[in-house]
Amino acid sequence: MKDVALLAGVALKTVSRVVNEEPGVNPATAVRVREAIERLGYRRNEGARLLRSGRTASIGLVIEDVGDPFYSGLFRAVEDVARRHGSLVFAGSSGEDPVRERELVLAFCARRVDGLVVVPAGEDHAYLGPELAAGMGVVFADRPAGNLAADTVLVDNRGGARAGTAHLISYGHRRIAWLGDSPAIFTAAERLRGYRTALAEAGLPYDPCLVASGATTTEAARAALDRMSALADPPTAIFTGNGRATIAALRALGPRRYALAGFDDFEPADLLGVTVVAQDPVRLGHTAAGLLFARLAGDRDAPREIVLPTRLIPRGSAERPPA
Amino acid sequence: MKDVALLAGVALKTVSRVVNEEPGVNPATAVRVREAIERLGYRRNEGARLLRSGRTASIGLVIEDVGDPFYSGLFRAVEDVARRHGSLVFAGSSGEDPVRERELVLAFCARRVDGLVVVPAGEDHAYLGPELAAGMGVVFADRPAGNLAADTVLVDNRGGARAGTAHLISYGHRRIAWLGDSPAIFTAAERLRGYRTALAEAGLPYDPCLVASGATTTEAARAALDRMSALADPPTAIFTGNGRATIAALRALGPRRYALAGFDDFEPADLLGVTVVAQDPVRLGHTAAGLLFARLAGDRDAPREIVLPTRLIPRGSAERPPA
DNA sequence: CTGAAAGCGCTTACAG
DNA sequence: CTGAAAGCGCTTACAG
Repeated sequence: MKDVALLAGVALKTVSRVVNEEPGVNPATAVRVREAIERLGYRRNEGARLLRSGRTASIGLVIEDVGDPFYSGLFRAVEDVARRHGSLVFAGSSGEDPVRERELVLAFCARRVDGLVVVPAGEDHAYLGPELAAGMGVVFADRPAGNLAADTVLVDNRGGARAGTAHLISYGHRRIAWLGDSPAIFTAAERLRGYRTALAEAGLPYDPCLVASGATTTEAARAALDRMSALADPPTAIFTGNGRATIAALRALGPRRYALAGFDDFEPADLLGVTVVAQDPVRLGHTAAGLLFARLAGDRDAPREIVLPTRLIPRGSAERPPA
Repeated sequence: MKDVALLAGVALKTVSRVVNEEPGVNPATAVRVREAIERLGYRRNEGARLLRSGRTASIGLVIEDVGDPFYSGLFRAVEDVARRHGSLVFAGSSGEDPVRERELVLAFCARRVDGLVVVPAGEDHAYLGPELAAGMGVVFADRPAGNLAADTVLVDNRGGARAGTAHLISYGHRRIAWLGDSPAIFTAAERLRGYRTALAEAGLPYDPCLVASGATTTEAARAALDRMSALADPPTAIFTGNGRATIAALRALGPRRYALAGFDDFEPADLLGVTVVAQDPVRLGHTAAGLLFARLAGDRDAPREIVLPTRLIPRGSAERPPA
């Protein structure tokens, strides 16, 4: 900017005015400045500008994996909202590691992002206290924060899993296997709870032999299904706790003809005729980002918790009686 | 930092030294400073720091859609490389819009990112000239840049499509339909070229009636297949130009029993038994980011162009003679 | 309509 | 081992 001022023969402040399209600049002067800008290929340094103004017009997004279809859908929605507010998005993957989550969050804070949308991997978020106090917006998505009062957007995991399990029960299944993530993960624990609720409501016993937590790979799913098939009273249906578990189960099923319903919709689930309990990552992202920008716009209400509904989509894999 | 210095009763510079873990600070002083930092919840402002040092330890990534599985895989790979180099990633979606691409790129430049990985939507990248001259690293991925000499990582689209089409031909197909994106998109044009090459090499005529460009939605695919089925000499096989076209074609096929092979692998393609020509988005991202950080480390060689191979994965949908 | 001075939060280069 | 001064590239607040 100094160089531009020199070349145009004006003061720094005048260049600043032209760049910011502030009124009250002689048109002829403005033209001279713009020519100099063009000639020098000058681009304003946003970092320097924002050092004064306080805001960085950027937000940080921490998700489990930017490459995962569910979270990348969420990202897309956050991006859209951010863009509408003139904000850029730093995004990073925690990989379900609390240490990495903290690193990322603090790196974003050090860049002085205006706000943060976080899918928490860890349980402890007290370290965000100073940021919150300093006016940074923080919204947790998909899972609640550990020990920090902040806006949160969740999905009705329990209700969805309950509905999916009840759906299988309504077709006459009494032995329903559960394949899903470790209950150390909030959403998995909630869904397992929904599964148990549906069983209880139907007067069915909860049988730990039918529960495979951590069975989200093909190998693990196969092992679990092999074990369960060998039971005296094997399952006739499966409820899978997330998209990865569903695909793993489908791969592992082989010739077994169990009914199946799964949590999470995925792109060609319709082609596979898989019945799912769908959650909406785009709506999740929209809602979380909406909350964040409302805070940044000055909303000072108490922290909110929003719970989004799920939707059962019957496609054939679940709608059959026990073989 | 000023507040910390005040509270600890030292000069600004001493706080700076402690924060940067520079040697030569009295341990007792350091402890006092660290206490003040803790008490105040102080976090160094990276933006201010980098204003002096020049580097921002961040890069920008422009892809077509952060929510698309192919590009989000690329993102994940770029993130991993960036992380290894201590860099954060701004990411944004161009939505195949050259104007939006330019906006994003310039917004990243204004934030003074150290480098850029761009999947170009537009044809003109001369506007990046000043940045390149100023030492910013720029790598184009998936598609070549318009009119700027910069590192580029591509996929062997032509060779892949040629191999996929030849695969269908090897099973006796002579009438092979093409469903894909508009040839205005570089990768689509290249793949169409590969399809034509395979036909020519087999002595088969190129029939425009069998080519549906823009057929990447279920409706468009259905319309195209309806039209082609009604031909006097209908196709017996389909080659789809990308993942979306493959899924659209599968949805549109209905009772028609065409052989099918498609460009792009997708998550449960194995469950659907779909034969694909797979490209590797993770490798694409790794390679592009690797090139970028090599530049940032001082590599001054002439711009490179790297072309990555594809891999044909037979899964059943293509391996059958004409009905 | 235009500009000189001070300052955003930090580091660099130098002095003690 | 510690600090006062200048400056990174910009804006704010004020004066002319």
